[in-house]
Amino acid sequence: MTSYALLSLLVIDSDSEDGLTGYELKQRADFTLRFYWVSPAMSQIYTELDRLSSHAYVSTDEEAAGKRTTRRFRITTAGREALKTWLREPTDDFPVLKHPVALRLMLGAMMGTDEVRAMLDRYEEALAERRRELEAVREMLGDRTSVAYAARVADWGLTFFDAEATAIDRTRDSL
Amino acid sequence: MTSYALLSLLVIDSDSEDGLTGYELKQRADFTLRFYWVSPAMSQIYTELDRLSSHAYVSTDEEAAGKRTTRRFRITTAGREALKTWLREPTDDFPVLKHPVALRLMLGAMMGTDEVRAMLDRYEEALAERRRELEAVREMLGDRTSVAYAARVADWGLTFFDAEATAIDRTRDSL
DNA sequence: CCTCCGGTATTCCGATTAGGAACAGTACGC
DNA sequence: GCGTACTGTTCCTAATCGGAATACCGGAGG
Repeated sequence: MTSYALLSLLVIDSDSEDGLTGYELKQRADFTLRFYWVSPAMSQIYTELDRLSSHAYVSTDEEAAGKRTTRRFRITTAGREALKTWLREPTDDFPVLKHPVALRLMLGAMMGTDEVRAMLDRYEEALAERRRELEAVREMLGDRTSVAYAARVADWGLTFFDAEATAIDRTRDSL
Repeated sequence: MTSYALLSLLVIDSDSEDGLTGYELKQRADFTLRFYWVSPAMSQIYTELDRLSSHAYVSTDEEAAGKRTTRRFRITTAGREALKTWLREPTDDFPVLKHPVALRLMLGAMMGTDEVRAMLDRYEEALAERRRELEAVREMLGDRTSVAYAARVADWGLTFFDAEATAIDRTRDSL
């Protein structure tokens, strides 16, 4: 699935000329993908790029700059087609949530109320920070129709963050 | 981290006499853990149990029933201590969300409005189904103080599901 | 001009996690 | 007895994580 996530980053970038390096791809992933998926490890990005390349879903431009040759990747027509097919096939994939705070909250009885409260406070802060980051992304997108779907995804993420804040409050009230 | 998730299942069960088999552990995980973490693969459960056993965090009872010997695992005092230490150490772990619907929504422009709508409808249904399942768990827990924290986690999950439903509606309205 | 340092770009490694298939015994209805 | 669903464990392969290692580039400052 991660390969499709990377393909989607490449397709979103595809109006630019040069394509992206693996490193840049990682940066894009850190910037947006992490909010609704995960930012893959460097190692995985390059692995996937090799795989995509072997399927001819991406093309590679070797660029010799001095002693170093860097590769820039661009999505191909075949890649675009593959992505479309993938989008079309109905899926029953359900979101996966790994929630360390919930995991620990489950054992709240082993912690004591104060520690639970402290944990919630810390999470609340981290959450607010993330929310600000996502909000910054959202504002960058504005209301341009070209990025309307990205904006919808960002809004979705904000809804999620707000729900988390609500859940924190409710939990705190119930202690 | 998964080993702590399993330990937590064992500690929750620890008022019962016999301990759990790997198989039963998998069932418990499928029943509740999956709502806020993931239900680990069978293979991983047994791997973790071996590891926990090597740390003496769990004890093993071999039980010969006919031709077959099954192992029942119980958390030890050392395991309980390890779990407490883990709970105490403040963590900056943030929830990880892998959201296939958001991933696809990002490429809504490649799908067309009808297909996006169809995707949202399917997700809405799947979501309602999960919500019912979690609600059943929540009702089982009731308001017994012994499971108050589990109930809080279940409530947290319900909040999340409701937020997802909200996000679906908002997205649909924006199309 | 040289050097240090932060950023760019890629590769490599080991560990963890995912996802099932395979295998084998058990319980129970018919 | 016989099929069949369930219980219990192991095995295998692939995907993913997480970061260290390597190396090159560019600019700031002495």
